[in-house]
Amino acid sequence: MLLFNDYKKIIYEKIRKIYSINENDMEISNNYGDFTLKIFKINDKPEIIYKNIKNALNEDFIDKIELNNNYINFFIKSSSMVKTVNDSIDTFGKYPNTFQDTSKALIEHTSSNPTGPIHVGRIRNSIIGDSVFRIIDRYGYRSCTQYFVNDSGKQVISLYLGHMKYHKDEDLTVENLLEGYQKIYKEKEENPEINKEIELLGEQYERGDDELIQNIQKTASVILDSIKKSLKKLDIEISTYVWESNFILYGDVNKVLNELSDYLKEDGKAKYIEIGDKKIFLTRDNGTSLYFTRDIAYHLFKAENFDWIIDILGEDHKDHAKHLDYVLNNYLDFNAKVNYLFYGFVSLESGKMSTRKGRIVTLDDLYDKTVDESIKIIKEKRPEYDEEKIKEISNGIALSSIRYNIVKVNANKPLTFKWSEALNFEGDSAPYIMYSYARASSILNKSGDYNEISDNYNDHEKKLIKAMYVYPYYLESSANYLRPDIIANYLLNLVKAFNEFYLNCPILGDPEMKKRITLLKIYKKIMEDSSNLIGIKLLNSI
RNA sequence: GGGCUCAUGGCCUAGUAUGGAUAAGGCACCGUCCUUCUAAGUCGGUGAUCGUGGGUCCAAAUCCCACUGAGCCCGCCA
Repeated sequence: MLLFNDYKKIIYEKIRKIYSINENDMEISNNYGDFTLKIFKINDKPEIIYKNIKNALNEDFIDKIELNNNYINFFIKSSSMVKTVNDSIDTFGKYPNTFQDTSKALIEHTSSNPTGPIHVGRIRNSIIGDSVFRIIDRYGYRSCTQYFVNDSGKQVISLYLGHMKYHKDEDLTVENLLEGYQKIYKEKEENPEINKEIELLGEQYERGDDELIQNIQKTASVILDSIKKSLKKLDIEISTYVWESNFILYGDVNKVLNELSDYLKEDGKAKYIEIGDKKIFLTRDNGTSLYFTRDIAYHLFKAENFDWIIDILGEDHKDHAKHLDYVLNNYLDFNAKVNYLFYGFVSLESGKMSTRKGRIVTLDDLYDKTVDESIKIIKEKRPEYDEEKIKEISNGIALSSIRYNIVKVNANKPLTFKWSEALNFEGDSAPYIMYSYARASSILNKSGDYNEISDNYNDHEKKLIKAMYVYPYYLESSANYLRPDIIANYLLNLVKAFNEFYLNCPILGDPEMKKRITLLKIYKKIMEDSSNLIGIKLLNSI
């Protein structure tokens, strides 16, 4: 829960005492004052409503109230808004302050099969997931992230078998493993016997063959470590890793099967559950478990320790999640709140991404190219910077750009990855945001420290002040709707307001310097806070 | 075939949850501003019957129906 001086709420509560309105009738306004109330539905003449509302509100933070057709617009004193933000930062070190929620949230993201490098399609999962985590955490939940490592399906067994067949006596390297993995899928097409082998290994695995389990985990770990390394480049570190096989070995999967036994039907020896007109299989003919069953066990496990579970999933998992949710809530003792956040697929300009056809852009590729492009531009624009500084800035720009370009688009929209856009550092981009922060820092470096709030701000200052004051509303809706893109959008508008201020309001040596320095300090603080939510790395100079 | 999702200037995106005041940004294109704090910036201009057709409503990009196009799912894979 957010704690701040919420003028919108104060006004709303007062009006509600005289008119029946709901929260949606009042919103933040962009062109007509600070907050606006729609009065279409109020059964009274606008002039009368206006008069009554004006009389009911004699708050000293209100600058003026205007009637405009079927809207009443409220103007808040800029000095009150600055004071609200400034006091909060002075007292709590942040704006808004939060009330720590006692419930615990778990965000599961990425969880991609450890059978290959992470590519720009998968990265949408990690970037959205990590941002949601940061937002929920900032909002006041005790949060952590988790990666569900698949070490018990056919894919990982194939990875292991590929290595045993083709690179047995060689080092366990990512390259060797990938080569073996691709080879085995190719051979499968000509030689169906391979599937038998995989099936047998699967049975052996589920019986709890220690040596086999350790070997498979060892191969999976090699790939997993490389995934971790790639994610770290984007400042993404996942709190905990949970191995799928644990749910088989420690009996959780069997427990699930027992608890569901009343609802299970059999097809040969395989067991399934009917949901609607669909048969959802939980075990195979040979008795081994399926992903669906293990995921049920996993969710029961999550619910033991967390009150709020958030799964970040590709849209191809929609049906899986629907069925999972149905079983959890109808057939099992399950009390946690679960949100499934789906994201649309990322395609390339050349078409669908495909690992087998080699048509992917890996995160490492993307990162390296973005760093290179950035270095090129820095050398051109800032010839005075030394190598170390160039390195710091280009890494910051690469990580911020990649994250920003992905996170700014609403998750449920499909996304086409384009190099021209990924490497564009102008306009609606991460460097645009970083640049404005660097400008603010640069001035502060050259100035003294002042804390002055005025009763008189010009339009440019007012616009910036409002953009800063309004931060909690966006933080709140991004948390409520699990939408990091709302923060990306907010940030862009905040920066626009700052750029306008920067260009029109001289600071150093100006008679109005002190109050403007104060705005600058607040701006930096809110920038740091909000940028961090979506992983943009701000630097004092770029 | 059934189900889910998406469709907004040449291109990309916001706005759709909660219907309401001139549909907002960016890229590209044309023009403006560096003897003031970082021009990766600023300001102005060109460009949209919000996929199509119906419906509901005082009011529809937003809600409902149908259609078209794209993506995803419909496995004893994950």
